[in-house]
Amino acid sequence: MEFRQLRYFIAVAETGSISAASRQVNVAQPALTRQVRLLEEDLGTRLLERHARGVSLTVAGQALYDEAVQLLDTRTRIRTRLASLGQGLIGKVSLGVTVTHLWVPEVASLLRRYRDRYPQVAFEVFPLLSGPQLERLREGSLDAGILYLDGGE
Amino acid sequence: MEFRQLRYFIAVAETGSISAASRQVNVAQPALTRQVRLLEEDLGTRLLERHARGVSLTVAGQALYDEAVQLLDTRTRIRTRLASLGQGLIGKVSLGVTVTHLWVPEVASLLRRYRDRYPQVAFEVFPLLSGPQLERLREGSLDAGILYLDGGE
DNA sequence: TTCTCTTACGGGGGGCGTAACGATG
DNA sequence: CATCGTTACGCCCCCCGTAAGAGAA
Repeated sequence: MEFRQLRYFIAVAETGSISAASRQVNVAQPALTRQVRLLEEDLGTRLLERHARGVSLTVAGQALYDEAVQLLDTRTRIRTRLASLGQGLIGKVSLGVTVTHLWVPEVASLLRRYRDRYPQVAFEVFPLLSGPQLERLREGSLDAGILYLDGGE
Repeated sequence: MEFRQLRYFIAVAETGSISAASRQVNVAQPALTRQVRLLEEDLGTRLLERHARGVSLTVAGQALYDEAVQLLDTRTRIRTRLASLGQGLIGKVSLGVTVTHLWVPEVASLLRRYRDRYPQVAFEVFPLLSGPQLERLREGSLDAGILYLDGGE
């Protein structure tokens, strides 16, 4: 069972015809015949009833159609979500800030501007001393920190 | 995004290493490097951070991992469901029966035995005269019928 | 005869494996 | 130097398109 086969099968199910489906998905008609057959062999189940005029779905075919539509929808949903995540438009940032810096106006306005620009990014701000921040940055539980650094770090 | 790529990626995510994953899925290690790279290009997102010792997931990678597990689970669920459906172990049967035949003991016991044998098959029994049954059998809204037939049918 | 699905066959893209390379602790 | 990920390259499978075949209205 491959996404491509499901896409073809959905077209066949919705048009009630392998020929019509082949035009819809821009693939030669024998290719669809073959992929549907392979899908049936893979699932061990007849999915279509072939008539002289087009095809109709078996019970199993109807069930697969419903599932396949959901499956492809899920795939596009994942795509869009990952695209946003990858661009940093959504996500989560864990930020350490020393207590003293929390009250610095520049820091507060920086956070505010970031929130305005990327409203889908969740912020977790941890008030922490510089030492613990460094430790958590190293172990990855913080993404960034505003803190005092010794010269050597 | 293909099922195969998701399967590979899940193995990589769970082992934290492309090499280890390649042994787990019985595929040469460069093939996994390539498929993961193709998956990243396809989604337009970095999924892994490569270190000298293995790999770790980016935020997008973690998100994809969760979704991918569900997606593959869904696929196997569909497989098993369709397998049962294809064997007639579950499904629905629409049956027409003439009112007179409903009271024939043989008919009642036939239905009872069928129900016992295939408890997952839902029955819809329609009390119908022979004429309407024939009509609905032809249009497909009935799967079978118990009725009187003229000689020519 | 026409519309449909199926079968046959040859070409091409892509996935995989082997081998060589690069980087890091 | 051992281990891991990447790059290079050739083979082969499989998907596709074209062409021909079969069956039903």
